[in-house]
Amino acid sequence: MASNDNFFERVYEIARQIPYGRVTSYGAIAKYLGAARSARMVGWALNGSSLKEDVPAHRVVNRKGILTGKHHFQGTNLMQQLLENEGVLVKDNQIIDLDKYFWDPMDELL
DNA sequence: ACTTTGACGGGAT
DNA sequence: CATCCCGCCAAAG
Repeated sequence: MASNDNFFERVYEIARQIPYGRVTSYGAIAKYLGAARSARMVGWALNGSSLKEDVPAHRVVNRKGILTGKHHFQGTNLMQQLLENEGVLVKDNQIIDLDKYFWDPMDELL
């Protein structure tokens, strides 16, 4: 409890709420957390998400829809595989039609 | 306590 | 959209 990482856990909490077949950006999560300028921190927090099964970090990409953190996954293209498995088309480490799959916590989660 | 880093974002070129 | 630069901020060394 006391040692619970408030910042990290917040990111995990949001990430867990990402619906299947949807993706969001670090900035969107950061903004929802009230730290819009700390989008990097979201990524960093997700860095520890590898230990959290309930945190689909593969659904979190940068604003361009590029799988920037794919290198942090076990496989070379595991992130892409997971996304494609959910119906998200990925081309050259970039999500196609990002706006179509984009899930904004500010709009959807409220 | 200081410096560097980093899964970003936005603006400028 | 490619590249460069800046800002912003917390964690790690």
